Amino acid sequence: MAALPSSSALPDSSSSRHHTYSRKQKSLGLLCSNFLSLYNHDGVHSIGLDDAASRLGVERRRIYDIVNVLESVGVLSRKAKNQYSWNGFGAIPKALQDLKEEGLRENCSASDGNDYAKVSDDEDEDERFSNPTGSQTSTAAVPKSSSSSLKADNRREKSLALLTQNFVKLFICSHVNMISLDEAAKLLLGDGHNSSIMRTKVRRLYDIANVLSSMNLIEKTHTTDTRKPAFRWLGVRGKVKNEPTLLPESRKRAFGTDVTNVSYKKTKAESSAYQGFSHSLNIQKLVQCENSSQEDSQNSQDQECERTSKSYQFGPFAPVTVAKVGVLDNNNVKRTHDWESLSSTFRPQYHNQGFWMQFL
DNA sequence: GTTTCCCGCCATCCC
DNA sequence: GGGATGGCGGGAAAC
Repeated sequence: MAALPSSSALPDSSSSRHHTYSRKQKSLGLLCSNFLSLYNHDGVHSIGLDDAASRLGVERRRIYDIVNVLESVGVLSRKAKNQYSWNGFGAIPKALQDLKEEGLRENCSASDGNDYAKVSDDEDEDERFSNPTGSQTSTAAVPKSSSSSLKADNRREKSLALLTQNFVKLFICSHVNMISLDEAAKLLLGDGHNSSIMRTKVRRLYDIANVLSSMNLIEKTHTTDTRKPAFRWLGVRGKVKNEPTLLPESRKRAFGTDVTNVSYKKTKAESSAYQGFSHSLNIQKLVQCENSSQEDSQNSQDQECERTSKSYQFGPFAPVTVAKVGVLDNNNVKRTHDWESLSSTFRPQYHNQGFWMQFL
């Protein structure tokens, strides 16, 4: 879809709608992968949303989703309307470190054990947006007081960016290594939320998980016992040493991309079982990576290296400028991510190995 | 039947 | 006022 504005921008809307339509090819994860491969070059400093949308052949709305998540982990930073600065993967460790510190700080203030998850996402009270209580004001330094600012706060509290950060904090601020989205939603929301709110939150978490998965900061997996789908944190420490509960997910897919997923069966029973653990304890239980704890980000590098470079393949939104697979000019290639070996990790799920191999 | 998550409406923000 | 931003949830593909 050579960056064609309209038509290409709606790859599916009409064209693919018929027979060949496949949601897998339009996943946020795949789109994110393409986005990254498109901009993760040396010469790239700023990114225009319109440009990205047209080059990737998607509507702007999708770009916002990706950009919000990427910004949350430091890869991008907003420069101006429609413009973002490309910080690269090298900015991730620092961003994670900041998040960790912030999360720990927040935790301290709150009784640690239990929901540190609610770190700043106290949106739980959500629904009552009009709620004047500043309690839920996110950590973000947002003014508050005026009704408009309250609205803004509320909006921000529910933003994909903040949710992403809180989701990440769930992992880096604790020993939790693996968690299901249901659990994550519960932790982030707190109890007592109706199913509707929960469902919405989980939907957003899926979006986030897809993007983070495509960056290999997390990976989809599931527990052996319940087989309930869950996400495992890879980002910082990469390989988890002991993962008793994990099933060797051979065909892990970077979520979103495609491969839509794993094939485990999910049964109600299972899910309920998994959900059994609630906040406090669960957290601890889920934990797999215990130890190694603190050090964190720094190590990321090594582990990341371990990750295999997998294949890559553009979906419907193959970046127009990016040459077909394997043809990227070497310089971009060059430092896929300063974020050390994230490069190797980065973007596995597609099928052409060649593409990623060249980065190694 | 359930899970996953794309899609685009539309509220809100911002210039 | 209008374009930019992004929350939200319907609904369909995937499982």
